[in-house]
Amino acid sequence: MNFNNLSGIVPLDLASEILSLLEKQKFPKNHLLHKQGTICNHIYLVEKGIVRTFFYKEGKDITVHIASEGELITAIDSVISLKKSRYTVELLEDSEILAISYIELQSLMEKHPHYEKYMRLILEQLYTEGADRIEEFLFYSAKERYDNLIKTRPHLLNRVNLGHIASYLGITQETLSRIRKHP
Amino acid sequence: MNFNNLSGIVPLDLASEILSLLEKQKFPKNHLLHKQGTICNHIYLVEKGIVRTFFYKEGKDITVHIASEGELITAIDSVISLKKSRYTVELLEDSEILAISYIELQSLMEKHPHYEKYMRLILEQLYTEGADRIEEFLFYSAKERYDNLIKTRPHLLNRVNLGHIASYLGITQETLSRIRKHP
DNA sequence: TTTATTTTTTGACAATTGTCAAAGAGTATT
DNA sequence: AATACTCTTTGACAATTGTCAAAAAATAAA
Repeated sequence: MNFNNLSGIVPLDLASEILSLLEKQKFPKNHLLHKQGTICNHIYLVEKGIVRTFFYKEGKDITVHIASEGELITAIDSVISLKKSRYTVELLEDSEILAISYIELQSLMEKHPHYEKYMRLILEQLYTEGADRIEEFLFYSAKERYDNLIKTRPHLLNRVNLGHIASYLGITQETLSRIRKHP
Repeated sequence: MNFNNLSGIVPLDLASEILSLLEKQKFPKNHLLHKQGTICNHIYLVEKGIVRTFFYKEGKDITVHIASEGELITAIDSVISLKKSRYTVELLEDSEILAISYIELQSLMEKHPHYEKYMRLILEQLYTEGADRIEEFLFYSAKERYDNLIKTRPHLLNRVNLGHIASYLGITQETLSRIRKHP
């Protein structure tokens, strides 16, 4: 979901109240916001730049999620369960990031229950997006998934290595290269 | 997520307050709780039986989700967006179903904001489950996905046609048959 | 039980995708 | 510009998965 549309969900006065709690941080390309094997309790909002989540499997890394301007990213396997994460969160460009401790966010919701609703609306959106991605794997071939990505998130192509895009689509870099050759 | 564990999330007094709003309905096998092309604003909690969501693609039907006792199911592409759904929701056994209008649930949360928190917790769980399923497609082969299903939801095997399980795993029935032959 | 219907398996073959090694192209560094 | 380094493409081949048709097995209906 895109938080440039946050105003479409959270009333601006509330949104700014949350945002004022956060401090914007800048990090260089390749910086790791979170490392695998540790517990992650932060959610990151990308203000500028691109961030990916990845996972090592048999030496190779597989990109699980990619977030650009206005989007959220975190080690989802840890932030809710508070278990050690298998994911690493890495910057693909010099980026400006807003970090939110989910624990603090939960306290905030405890104090001001009217925030709960907006968190619910955000989770509804995220859940819907997840369902769409599952659908992609069920219904579409590698080529169709790539074509869909071009349509829905064309800006990623110029900014993210094809190897990362390939694993994000569930295919190898070589296969993606061949898909791109035969349009 | 399993609503037999609902008590682990929603305090029992609140949960029963919600549940008392609902009336349990029984339907025979093959009954459709929801038909594609219409708007779905209900969420179904399976008390007894098995329910699947499926989608037609080029004549074949692809199972998107399967819910058994204690689990939730709905046409997720419609219930939040209120767009016409591409999914049909079908009973695979004679079942007992609790139906909740999501619109009514939203009014309930409007009136009693303390419900918001529990809805958020439910959505957190559902979102995490969705993320796990995406991971399955990124990291695991068809055989590994099948082995995982046997481990995590063994009861589905005796109760759901292998054709439905195959499409749920993103493969054809023939491939699943061969996978099962070579353990 | 017998017949009909549905579900599952199997075979032969095709299409897709993966693997490994190497070449080519693009960027950054000296 | 020359070198090193990273990213992308290509080729040859293997493995996985899909397609279509038919048989076998299981289940439901008469």
